[in-house]
Amino acid sequence: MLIQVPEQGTLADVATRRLAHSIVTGELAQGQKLNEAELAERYGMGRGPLREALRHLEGMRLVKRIPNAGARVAVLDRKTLSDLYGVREALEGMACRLAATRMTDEEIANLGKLLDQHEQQIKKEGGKVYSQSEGDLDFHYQIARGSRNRMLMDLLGNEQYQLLRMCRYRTSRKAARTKPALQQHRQIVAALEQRDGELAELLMRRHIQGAWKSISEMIDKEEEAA
Amino acid sequence: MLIQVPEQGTLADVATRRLAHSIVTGELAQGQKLNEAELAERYGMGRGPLREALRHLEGMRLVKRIPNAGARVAVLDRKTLSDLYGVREALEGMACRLAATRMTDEEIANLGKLLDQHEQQIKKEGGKVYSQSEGDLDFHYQIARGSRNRMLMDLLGNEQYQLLRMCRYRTSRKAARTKPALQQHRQIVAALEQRDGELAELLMRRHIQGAWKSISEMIDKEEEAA
DNA sequence: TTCGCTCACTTTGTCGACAATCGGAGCGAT
DNA sequence: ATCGCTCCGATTGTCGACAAAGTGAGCGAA
Repeated sequence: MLIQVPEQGTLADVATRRLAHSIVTGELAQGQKLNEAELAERYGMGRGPLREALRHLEGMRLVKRIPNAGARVAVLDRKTLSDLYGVREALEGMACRLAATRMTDEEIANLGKLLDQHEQQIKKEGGKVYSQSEGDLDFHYQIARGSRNRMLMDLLGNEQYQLLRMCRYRTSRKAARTKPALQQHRQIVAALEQRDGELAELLMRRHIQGAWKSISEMIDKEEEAA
Repeated sequence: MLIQVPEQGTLADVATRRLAHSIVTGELAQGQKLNEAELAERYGMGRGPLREALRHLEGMRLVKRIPNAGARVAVLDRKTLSDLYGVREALEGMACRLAATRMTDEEIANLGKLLDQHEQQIKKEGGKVYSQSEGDLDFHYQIARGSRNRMLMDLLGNEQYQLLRMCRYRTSRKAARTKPALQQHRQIVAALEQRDGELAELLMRRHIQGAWKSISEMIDKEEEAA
């Protein structure tokens, strides 16, 4: 169930996707320097498209650029992640509130089915947290879509989404917070079904706070070990 | 009191700033096609840096790119602006809540002084709404900084800020909503002084809702006229 | 030995030219 | 007359080479 990169569009777009994937999966380590010539060679393209891709990734906050000194992979330190989860709480809370009044009955029903699939996966393979993360993000993305606010969708879907996946890859090895998360997702869907926007927002905010708490503790342990 | 563009950094950065300025001020009309060769000529640079600038501006949502069909200036239609103000309400509300507990006394005092200056300007030159807008945005930006959340600052400062200025240039000709806005700003500062985050958030959200209502009505009138 | 300077190499920034693609004008057929 | 096809101009996408800036090693002097 690997994500099929369509390999379509301009070379700059291809490079953007491939680089984003490499960064998110940790293939390129945090803070690592990105050599333009080397990457262009590896992807079989000139430096022009690659530079455009780096600009794009800079906008996504996946890389940090310093004039005349090249680009480096972004580092997700504790503060950055804390900020990210704070903003996410506000934005996803808002998305949830809007989705409660704007999603169609069918969309909400599909959300429930998504969670069913999700539950099946958990039962079948308790350890495979990876696909859970993807499914989880799908859930959140569907709600963002339900908000009918394009800016919100872009923000949550294209930008924060990648940072979040990057974070997940770093932390998801240990944290199997799947069961309480699934439970919370169910509650959120229930609130959506009742068209209770305030409750849905509240639940989503708690859900994200819980996720942050879990990740925060994990970072503490990692720092202790180091 | 024009913003001094430092003309520093790479040519791509220069192009980004100049293009952003031209778009925000309406020098480049909404939806207008951006010809790479022509712009490169005008700015005295090659197409490479210019293309990088366009990528950057695409990330800022100031231009929309279509593969093999070039870039066009973004169009701020009613729905887009509505979405923007919705997101702004959530983000600036959050910034205000955080700022209430995180800003120093000195920063809050400076905010008050900023409003004093602002008031002076209104009394002196009732019509000069332009500088008001800049001052207003400064006010909001200072609060974003006070949140101590870098992601929030970037979001509000670098991205939405530009879209907002673009909107202001289109609408600020008529709408002199300076007096109630100033009053609301004062209330917000008062809440910050009392370190009342909840109240500060509430007031900021109302303030932005009010701004949207005002702008929304203006759009209605424009559409009626057309 | 250590500090500072110089010089060469690496890497980024920029440009001009070539290839690929798109949009539109003009022509012909139904 | 209208629709569709073809070809041409214009514009975007891409590449390779050159210029400029930064980086680090090596040498020399205190």
